[in-house]
Amino acid sequence: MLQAMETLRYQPNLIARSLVTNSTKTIALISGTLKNGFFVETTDSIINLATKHGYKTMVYFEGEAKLKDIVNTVMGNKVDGILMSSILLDDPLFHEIEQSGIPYMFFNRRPRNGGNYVVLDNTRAGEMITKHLLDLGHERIAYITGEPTISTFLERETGFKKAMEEAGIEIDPQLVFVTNTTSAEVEKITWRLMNLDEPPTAIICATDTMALACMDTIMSMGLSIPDDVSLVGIDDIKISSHRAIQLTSIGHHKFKMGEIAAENLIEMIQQGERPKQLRQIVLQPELIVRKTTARRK
Amino acid sequence: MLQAMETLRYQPNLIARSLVTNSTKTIALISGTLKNGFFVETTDSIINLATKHGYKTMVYFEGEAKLKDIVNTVMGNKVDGILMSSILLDDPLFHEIEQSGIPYMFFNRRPRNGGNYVVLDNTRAGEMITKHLLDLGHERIAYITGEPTISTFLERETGFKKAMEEAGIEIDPQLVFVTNTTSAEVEKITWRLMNLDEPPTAIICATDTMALACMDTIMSMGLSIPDDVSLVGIDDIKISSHRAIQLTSIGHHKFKMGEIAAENLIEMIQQGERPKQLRQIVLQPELIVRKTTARRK
DNA sequence: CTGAAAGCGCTAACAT
DNA sequence: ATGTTAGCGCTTTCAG
Repeated sequence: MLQAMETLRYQPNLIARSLVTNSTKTIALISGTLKNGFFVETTDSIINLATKHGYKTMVYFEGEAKLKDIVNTVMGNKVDGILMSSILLDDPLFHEIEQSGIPYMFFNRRPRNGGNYVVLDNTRAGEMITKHLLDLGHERIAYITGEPTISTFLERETGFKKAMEEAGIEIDPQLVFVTNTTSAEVEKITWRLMNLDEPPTAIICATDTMALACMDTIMSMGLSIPDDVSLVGIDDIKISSHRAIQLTSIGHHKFKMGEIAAENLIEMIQQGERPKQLRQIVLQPELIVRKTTARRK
Repeated sequence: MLQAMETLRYQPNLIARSLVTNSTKTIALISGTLKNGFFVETTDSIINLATKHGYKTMVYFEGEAKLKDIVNTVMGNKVDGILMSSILLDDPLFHEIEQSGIPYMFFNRRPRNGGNYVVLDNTRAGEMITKHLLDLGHERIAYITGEPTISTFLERETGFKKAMEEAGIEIDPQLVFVTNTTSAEVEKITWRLMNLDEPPTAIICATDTMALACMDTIMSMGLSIPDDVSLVGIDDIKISSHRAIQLTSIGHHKFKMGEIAAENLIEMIQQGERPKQLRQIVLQPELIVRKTTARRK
């Protein structure tokens, strides 16, 4: 009988099994775009970890479809858990997800109140990276960020403002820009910034990926980093440590955020109970000084 | 009634629907690792295109589980189609996939005979990139590649050998290395290469990602590119064009391989018939000369 | 301990 | 047009 199954190459229909067991062995990953290297790293570690534990991963990237539709599909598909970076500070989706009873973990971004999540201590990251520049004598510091409806951006900027205020330095509103985080927009802003009568002596980009676009533009203009302007990012993605890039950045190091998110989710799934308490994990940032920052001339 | 459904937030159970319709609106993506920037770009475009067409994407990366197990799960899950880069030249999985009757497309890599695929003309790419170096006067050219059981690597190397032979230059076997494509191994090889009594004047890496690791190592050794050694890759991934990298490379440009693969697969799914003919698409490579190659001193 | 039957939540075919 | 029913391929329960 068992041999018969092998010779006939019997494959159980997992759809039918799911219908009765009410478990799909599938987790949904709703992630920011792979154009951002940070999400490349989380996606990679999440899928690998899920696979290792016998879970399939359904992947969605924000942008192509409406998030609400994605979440609905995900729920209709009876996934065992949800891993999601794409949540706003005040997002009606948060309550839908909570009420669904499906185990979930947010990562990188979080809702304003409550929820399970793993994030970087973004306020502290913003503060520390700014202090580094301040310590180097910079005062005219530009700040390029994304929408403040997203916790990551709001908190990093809060840290920036805090450090500036503590140093007693007024922020020039001409030097702070909210963008959609695309390279195209960062390039435009950088160009404008460096063409100012009085350009900044240092630039903070809210993510390493944005800093990379910024660097590209600065170099295209024939300017040099850090001689003409210092540049920093946040996240410390892989490519930032490349010898040809050497971007000063700040990130979490001992553990991978994607793995933490996936491990916690799988734990929640396997315990199977309604959560006794929220899982709110905040990773401490570590400054990595490389070659894109120098003392102000 | 319709309103009732809305107020009660009725979500149809897509699992149950799939069981009866025998269609899951899901495609499986079995991809090479995201550590390779090439697969970042294909994964991104594939998922986005699938989502746009109303398909969900189940993603697996090779390495974490045995490929055979992944393919079995995928089939048990009754996906509507399979997109796969992870196929060897002579791979028993190829026949299993063919016999399953599930529409599929291979991309980047292909089986030796038959199958639906979209690939770069890798032989030509290997040939062209080698000719570029030859034209610059290089003769002592190193070649770092991956396993030749994979079409991409076999064909690129074939192109390299062809160009060398046509130029009447003997390949020094001391200068060609097969690696597992990881940065760690490429670094080790590069170090050995540049410490040779007579180091190469140029290095070809079979992928841009490997070239990036190679560049990193060369720079760490205090050597300069292209003054001490010229360096090229193949794929022309995004980061290669960055002002701080400027890697000379070769790739396809007018279209994205991931999109072509996904579009063709979705077409096959929607036509619903047994394929009248194979889809074998080969993209023509285009050489992009940047700053990592120079005339031999 | 083995085998038959019920039922998961839908769709499609059929009858009203 | 509307409502009823069979059945998709499994797991689980219940009888034998």
